[in-house]
Amino acid sequence: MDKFYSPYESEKKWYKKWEESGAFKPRPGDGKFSIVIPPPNITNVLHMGHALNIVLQDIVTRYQRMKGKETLWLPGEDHAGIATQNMVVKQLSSEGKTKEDVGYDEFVRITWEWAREYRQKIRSQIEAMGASCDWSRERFTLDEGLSRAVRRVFVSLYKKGLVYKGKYMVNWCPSCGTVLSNEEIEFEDENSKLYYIKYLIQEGGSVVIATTRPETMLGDTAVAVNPKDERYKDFIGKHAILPLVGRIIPVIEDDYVDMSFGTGALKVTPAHDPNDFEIGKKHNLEFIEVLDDSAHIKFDGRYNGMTREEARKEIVKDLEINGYLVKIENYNHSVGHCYRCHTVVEPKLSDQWFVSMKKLADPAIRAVNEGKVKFHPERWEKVYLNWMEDVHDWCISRQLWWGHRIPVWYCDDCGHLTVSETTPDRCEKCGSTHIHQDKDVLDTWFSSALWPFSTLGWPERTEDLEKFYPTNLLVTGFDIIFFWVARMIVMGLEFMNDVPFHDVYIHQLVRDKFGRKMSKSLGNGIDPNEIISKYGADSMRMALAMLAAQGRDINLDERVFESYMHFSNKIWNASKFVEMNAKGTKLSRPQGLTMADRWILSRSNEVIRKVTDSIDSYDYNIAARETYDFFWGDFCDWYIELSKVQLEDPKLNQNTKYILLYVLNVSLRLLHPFMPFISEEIWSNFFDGLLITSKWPEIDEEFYFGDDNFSFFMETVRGIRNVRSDLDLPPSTKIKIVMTKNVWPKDSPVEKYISKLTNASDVDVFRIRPKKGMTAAVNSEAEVFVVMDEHFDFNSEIARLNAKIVKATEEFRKLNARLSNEEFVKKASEEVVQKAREERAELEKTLRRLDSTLRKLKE
RNA sequence: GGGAAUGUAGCUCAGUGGGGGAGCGCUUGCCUUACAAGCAAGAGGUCGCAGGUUCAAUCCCUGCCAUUCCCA
Repeated sequence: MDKFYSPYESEKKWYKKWEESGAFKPRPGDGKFSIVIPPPNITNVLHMGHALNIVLQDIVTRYQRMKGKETLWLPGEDHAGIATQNMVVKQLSSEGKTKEDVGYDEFVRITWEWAREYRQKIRSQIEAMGASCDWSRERFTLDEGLSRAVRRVFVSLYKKGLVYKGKYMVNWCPSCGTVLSNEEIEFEDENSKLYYIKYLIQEGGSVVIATTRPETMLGDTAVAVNPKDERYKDFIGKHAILPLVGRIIPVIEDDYVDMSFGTGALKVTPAHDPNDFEIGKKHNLEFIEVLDDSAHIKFDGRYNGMTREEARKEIVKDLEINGYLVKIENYNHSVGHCYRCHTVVEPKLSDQWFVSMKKLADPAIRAVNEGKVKFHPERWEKVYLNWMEDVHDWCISRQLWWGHRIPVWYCDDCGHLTVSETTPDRCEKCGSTHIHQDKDVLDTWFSSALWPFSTLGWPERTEDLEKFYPTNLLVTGFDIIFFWVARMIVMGLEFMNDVPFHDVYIHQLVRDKFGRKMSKSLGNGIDPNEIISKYGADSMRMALAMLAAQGRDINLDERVFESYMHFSNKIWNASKFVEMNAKGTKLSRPQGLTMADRWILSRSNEVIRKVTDSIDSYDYNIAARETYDFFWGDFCDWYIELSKVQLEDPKLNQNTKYILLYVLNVSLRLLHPFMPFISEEIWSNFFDGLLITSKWPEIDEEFYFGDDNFSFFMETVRGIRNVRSDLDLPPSTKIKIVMTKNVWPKDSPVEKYISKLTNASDVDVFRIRPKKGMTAAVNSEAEVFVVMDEHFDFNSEIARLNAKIVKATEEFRKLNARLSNEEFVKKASEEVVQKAREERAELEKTLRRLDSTLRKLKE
């Protein structure tokens, strides 16, 4: 083995070998495990949030594979309609072109090129992270098969009446030039103004209305007041004269009007506000559109062609000049923005396609209530149910060029709609060949919703579909529970008659170290590519796994990656030690184990159990930490050091080699899901076959041993080191150790262990306390001293003893107080009481020893 | 307005109804033949505030304060 581990070479080599060996492909086993990747958008390269998502999936996938399951992790990418179109438009605009300049066909061609490029980039990133997904099954949401699935679903829902077309108030993004679903709107509080405007009443008098959007008054077709409102009672049924326009509009009454808001009188603009839309329908008002698709005023007169913002300014000015403006107040309210381009969304009356959700939601609610789909952490279940129980119809058409074209053909002759899976050449009703397809495409999430079964071959009944649907687990972020998770459950139940996955693990958002969202504009993002080339993929994976505690976001500080690079180095060097001392030894199971052997083997068992349980319960951080602590804290810090003693002893040499190899073997297998590259690299130096397809370690019942007082052994070593440190004895100075009794198993070279770990020249057992001894450790049975000659410091030893006595007395006092409390003895569990009694007895004996030591010292 | 999460060492974060932890940083001493990307010792915390439940609360409950997020 080389002096240092080089991640770069190792990672490239092993990823290739794994793939070539077919390890990523499902292989018949004991049960199956399947998982589909949340397909990354092809808009950009992957960020740290993706890395976390992929790493967690790979940990489970590798673990299940090693457990012997027939394992499939299916990778792929999402065409991301609006987002990708925006990127390509931006690219064109940098060349001074618009999408209209290049035309539909050319634009789509360019976008396919973009898709190819980014899919490749994304794939190589996923590979660099070590993801063990089956690339032979890679899918893209615009693939032919997936497009067929989209058409099948659309047609089927249409025939059931669950997809319909209608003119409703929708969310329009004037910048993207498309309609959006409710979920694609982000609301933000904004400091705005509330304008009070006087509307004269034809029959006499006036009414003052309050509005945040004076520019929409051009489209007003009524003034509404609450019927209970005494202030306006007399005006109901009369007519207002719309300022600046002169239109005569009725004053109507409606319960909807909030009497406490503004003046209690409301201007009604049915074509430009969702609430006014409802009022307009109810009262049969006129719908006058005064804004075009790019949010410019479309109204004869001087405002025509102005932007929303310009028009507002001008109209307010004109109102003021003409004496209609009563006052302006500061007002804070939330305003909807496009989640892709952040432009203020415009409510707009438009003819669009919708999915009727209520009926589809019922089984999706039941599935979660009945536990067929479980969320981890559980609280996300409530978020899901709240949304699903109050679900609104889903607007699925988008005015984009990039995406699945809506499979609807309009007949130019009879007006009939032909809705078909296959592209028709004539109208199904009148047979006319003068038909044209709907220009719009479907919401990207419409195709994503089918991902768990469309990727497995649906609508064909493929072998993969039979075998791997429903999938076992979905790993994703909370931000797409509505967009994606909920809709997959709906579609899975509707078309597969079964949930798409049984468990949903919701992981955290990766933020910067100050807890801010990582974003390009802040420049606080951490690029996975950079981290991997700097620290290695394994370090990144281990760091993310350690931070992946359930239920909270990750505030990521780049420095953490360094820690796990150090850990990689530690693993490498410990393995090198094993290689130098134990490689190639073929041995039978050991007989006659020492205290150190028994301890590390018991610990191995414990760690195997804990890591296994933790991964099973999605506690990746615990699993990672257990593995880390065991390898570094137990194996390296203690066992390897003790093995140096044992290797020198011909009688123990063979066993020690066996155990070094055994523990390394177990450790590598435990480490593999977290740090696949380095574990595989080291494995190849010691063992046959690929680690990726090796068995997950199992507990060896023969390797459970009783307690050998090992913790007191550790305490003793630390105590001796303390004495050294306290008295400034350099590590090179040999010291002498005396203990009043050897409380450790006689079959183990404990004296040698101690002298090795503390650099002592002699370790002896005498019944009596040495005259010049510094107390290192005391328990109920024995004392351990560092024997001093000229360095003996009487005062320091008194102080040391006193400190120990104070501490032990304090603990004794606490335990005693607790045990003297009848309530405690009566009500606390027997186990707790018993433990307290034992501890008190131990402490009592220990205290007696300390006292006697102190007395003798003072003699 | 409704809901959720978080508050623990200087920083980033684990954790538990019964003796408060890690990594990094800091101080001190060591190139002890696996590792200085290391080893050893150490300093550092009224576990947000106030109540309640309990024999026992950092942990469970309530309220408050602060931070963050989701929904309307």
